[in-house]
Amino acid sequence: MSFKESVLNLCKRIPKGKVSTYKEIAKALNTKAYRAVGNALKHNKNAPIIPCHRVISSDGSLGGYQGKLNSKKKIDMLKKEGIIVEKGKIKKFKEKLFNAFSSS
DNA sequence: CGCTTGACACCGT
DNA sequence: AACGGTGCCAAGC
Repeated sequence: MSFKESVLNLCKRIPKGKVSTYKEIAKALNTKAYRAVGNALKHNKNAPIIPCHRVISSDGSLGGYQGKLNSKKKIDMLKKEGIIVEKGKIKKFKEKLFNAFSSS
């Protein structure tokens, strides 16, 4: 289980309609390597089974993930889940911020 | 004063 | 070793 495995595993627990930040995930893992979290998602080999698109920057922006895939489609999907994305920024993102610590 | 943008440093792969 | 990516800080307007 590499560090990224933990990250992927954690972001995988993010419930629908909720989002999390790299920093939150890093904290959940008791690590300060939130930078590596972004890298882990980038390496995300479980992309199809991991909603890494729900993981955003602490300021509510989608981050670098949105520039890699058909972001527009994913953003639309997030909106369907209840996450409003305005020009790449999540509206009320804090209300949807999933507490990674709430995981069991 | 409030907000925004840019740069830097750090971590893991 | 380098790259990619994030978060915080500072400065400027």
